Amino acid sequence: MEVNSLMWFRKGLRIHDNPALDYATKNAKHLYPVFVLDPLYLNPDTSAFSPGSKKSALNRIQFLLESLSDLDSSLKALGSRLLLFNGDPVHTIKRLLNRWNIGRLCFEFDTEPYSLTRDGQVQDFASHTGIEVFSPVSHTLFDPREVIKKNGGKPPLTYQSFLRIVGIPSPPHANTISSLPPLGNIEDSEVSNVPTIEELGYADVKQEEYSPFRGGESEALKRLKASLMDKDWVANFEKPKGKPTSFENPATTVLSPYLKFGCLSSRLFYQGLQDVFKEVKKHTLPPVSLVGQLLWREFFYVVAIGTPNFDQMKGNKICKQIPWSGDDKLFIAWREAQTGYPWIDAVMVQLRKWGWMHHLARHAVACFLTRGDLFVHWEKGRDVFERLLIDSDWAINNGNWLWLSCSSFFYQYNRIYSPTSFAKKYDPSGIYIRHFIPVLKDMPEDYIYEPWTAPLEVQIKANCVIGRDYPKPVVDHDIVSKDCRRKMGAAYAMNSTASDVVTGEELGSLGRKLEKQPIQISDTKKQKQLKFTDYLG
DNA sequence: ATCCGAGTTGGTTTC
DNA sequence: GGAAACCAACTCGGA
Repeated sequence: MEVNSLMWFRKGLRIHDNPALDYATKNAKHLYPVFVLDPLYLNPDTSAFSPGSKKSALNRIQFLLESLSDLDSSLKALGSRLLLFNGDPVHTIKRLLNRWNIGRLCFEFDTEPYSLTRDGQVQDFASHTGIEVFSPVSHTLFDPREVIKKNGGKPPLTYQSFLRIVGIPSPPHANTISSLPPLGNIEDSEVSNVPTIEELGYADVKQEEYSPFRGGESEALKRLKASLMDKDWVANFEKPKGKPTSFENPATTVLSPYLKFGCLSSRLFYQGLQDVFKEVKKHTLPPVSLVGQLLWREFFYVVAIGTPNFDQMKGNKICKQIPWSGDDKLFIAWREAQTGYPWIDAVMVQLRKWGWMHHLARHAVACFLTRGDLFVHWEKGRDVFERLLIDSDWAINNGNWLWLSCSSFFYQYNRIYSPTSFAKKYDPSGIYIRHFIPVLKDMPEDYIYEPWTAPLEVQIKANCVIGRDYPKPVVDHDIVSKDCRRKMGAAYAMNSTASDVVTGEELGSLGRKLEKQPIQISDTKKQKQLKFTDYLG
């Protein structure tokens, strides 16, 4: 029996290890490979804080367009092409299913709330019309729903318990496609080519520096190959040992944006790592190894799909209720790389220019914004990352913000990254800072991490007067970090004594009280017995 | 219900 | 320069 198949690409922008595509080609009379260009994701939004659309800054849009071009080329090499349509995805797919008399619809299963809603609508429509729907799990190593089932209906909340539950992932599909079924009749007038950034309406946007990372499956496979080539490096990889200040040769694989869009199959990556491990005497293990990194990704996917309101504080059962302050000035200083702490600001500049920075650099700025210094709500930082990162991924981004803000998973709020000394140990002369904040390039080494401490004549000689050419620190780390510890202690105490859930009113009340003068806690050993009211002075 | 012990990556000082 | 010891000290999932 022969059918007309529609392969709906969203993530999974690849040919290799693509079970949805494989199935779409089986006994297909015609195959229509489709991607819908969603205006929400692509069209300019001038009210956003950075150039780009409502959903994404320009770097990730560019990455997506490159990925689409590459996919189109690969499909053409197999005798087909990518058919692009502008419009609302649900509406567009429904229309195409009718128009082309589609009997089989294939798309990769996607766990994000936005996607689940979108795909549910399409799926309902297809079922009612008698269209076969095939929606395999191929974005992740495991089916998150299966992991939750194995764990008794709840997601495991620690990495170790997660590891104990999951087994070995299934191997990637063998690459067997040598040619694709032909397209049917299409009305060319409506099909668009991959647009350029300019065609999308960004012609007048001036961006000084674009991300150095190019999108697409070809680039992903090249990068994977290059990473796996250095077997010694792969075998000895330990995430915490990498230098967050390395930018010309990043300390990690930078495969995350390719995994995010599915230009690279996580299963292929996993297999590649196993192959290297077989050839070496010993290798590092999760959580710090490269396999461990892939499993962190899985962990967050499982918890995210199994936790209602995962992406917010309110109504999120695994999230500590904390009275974050509403100081927008401090938040904007952080977002705009104007905190006056060169290391923090340099990371924020790299985020904006490259859409990527090292994991530990992300830690440093996330800690600084939330529990470490500014006490700003993690959701605000999450939104900035979500927009600017080329690898931003709903489950992983939210998971890490929960982590870093000590709202979930990690609770040692006394461990605060220093905005001055943390990066110094990796990059004492401040090469990273000088690159991303050129105004500081001539600041002497002794002052590069704390330029406000430089004597005025030194500042003048370096062509960088603090307060004029580069901001003074917006806060005093020594003072605010102590205050943050106190506030976190109070918030934790409230969370543990609250009978069921902390109400918004209780939280607001605590927040107002915490803004008052700090109390002295002289005998720290007594802290355990204290109730949150004891912190209020 | 209670308790154990593990937890991806802090800072500072010392050797 | 890197490792180890110390500081001050925690939480809570899972058994």
